[in-house]
Amino acid sequence: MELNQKARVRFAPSPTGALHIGGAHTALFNWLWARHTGGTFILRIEDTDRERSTAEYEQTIMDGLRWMGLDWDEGPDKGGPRGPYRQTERMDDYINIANSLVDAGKAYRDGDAVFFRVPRGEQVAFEDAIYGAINVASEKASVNTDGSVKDIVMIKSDGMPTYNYAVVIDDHAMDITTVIRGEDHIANTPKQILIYRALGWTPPHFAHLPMILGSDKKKLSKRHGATSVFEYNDMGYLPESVFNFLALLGWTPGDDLEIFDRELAVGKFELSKVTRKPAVFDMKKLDYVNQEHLKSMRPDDRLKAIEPFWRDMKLPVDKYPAKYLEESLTLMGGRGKTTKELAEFSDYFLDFDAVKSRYTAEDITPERRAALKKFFASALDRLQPEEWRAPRLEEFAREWCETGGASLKEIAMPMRFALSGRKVSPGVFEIAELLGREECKTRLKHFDFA
RNA sequence: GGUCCCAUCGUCUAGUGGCCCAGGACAUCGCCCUUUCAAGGCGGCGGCACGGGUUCGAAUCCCGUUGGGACCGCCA
Repeated sequence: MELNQKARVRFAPSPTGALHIGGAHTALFNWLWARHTGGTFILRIEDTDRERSTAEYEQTIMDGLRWMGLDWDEGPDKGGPRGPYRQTERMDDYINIANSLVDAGKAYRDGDAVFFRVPRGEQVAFEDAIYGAINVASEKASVNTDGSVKDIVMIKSDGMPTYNYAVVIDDHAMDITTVIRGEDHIANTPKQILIYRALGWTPPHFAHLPMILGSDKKKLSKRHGATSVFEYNDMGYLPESVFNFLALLGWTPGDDLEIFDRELAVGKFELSKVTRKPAVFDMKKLDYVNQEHLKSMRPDDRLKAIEPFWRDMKLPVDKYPAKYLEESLTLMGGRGKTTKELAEFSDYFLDFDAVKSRYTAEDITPERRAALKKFFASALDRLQPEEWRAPRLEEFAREWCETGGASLKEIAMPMRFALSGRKVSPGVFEIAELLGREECKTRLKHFDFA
């Protein structure tokens, strides 16, 4: 199979809902194949379901694709040489071609509908780029529940074309070289091939992708929680993580490589290396992939990703220089699996009120407090702003503990709580340095530690 | 019920007849590091669904069984 030339592929959602995970997966693989072959990625809107299709959903789907970083070359919004890219705008073709099939005796009218006469005794065979050879007898291509042959509806009573018919007209009109779609369409393929044959057209190549399952091994659906890609954004997953994770469902770039960017995926992608087994969507792995991307991001990009969450939390982002904010996030290291968590875990760098609201120092006994006051008063007295550096602070604390027979922990933990209000944080001395001597003094005094 | 498809650790996968008494990653467990928690390092647990063939040799090829999935709408 000559799958190595420039591909013309398409993602063809129906605008009846937001871009969900399954659709994003299909779009992603189409995009990868187009970019890998230096071909064309087309967006086509299948809006023949008048009842459920809306312009809003069409917009949402486009936004979802953009969020994922999947740009298309031809589509309803930007046009292209093989348009229109919205099915409701190709009505003449559907009607004319259906009429020609009726004239040729290959289809017939029944009321306002047009049916395609399913031929008997033919063999429908195609070579799926992923599943391999698939063979079906023509009379089995379209059947009723009882197994009897059922002619294929081409034009519905409302005058609109059906999916199985329109998709053939469109893919041919758009000169699609390879149809890449979910495995649930394998059973539709023979019907479509029968129509290609009746029209005397050569069918494109087909490549069916394994389904994405929920943890219960059932096709992913609303029951499994978040379905729209935007919900993942809201939960704190980076688009590059969702891209990376979804690419891993049914494919690997090889060499045990699991964390990668779009560019690498484009370079290594091969349709022939896609798996056939349905894949379970594992949030834990998504968490891991997200964390890795979060760790390897450039500080300024990381800040851009976190900022919206800080703003949602009503934190005074604008009070601080970008450099300070970037450093606070760098200090967070590998803490937090999502941007949302990272934003929450780092709130004390922007707002002392957050600290006060969750820590009261009630756990400190009078004796401990007296000891802490001695230490911090001494530290504040001896270390001036320019000396307020993590190594110096730590050295100072260690010496104090050594001479006083205390453990570093006895100072570090209360200090951690006073500065961050959390028992989990980066190193306290690093936090102290970034916060600065004055801010530390304010916080320590508030808890009567200095 | 019919048609089609699938089958390697709990999960994602590597593996296309010998390099595999099966490799990696996530999860999980333990140890180390350590001012906390992450991160990081090291190690443990854990799988070729089953039965027949073919072959000198099978996770890899064939057949059957079992299990799972998709589809069978004038939805797409």
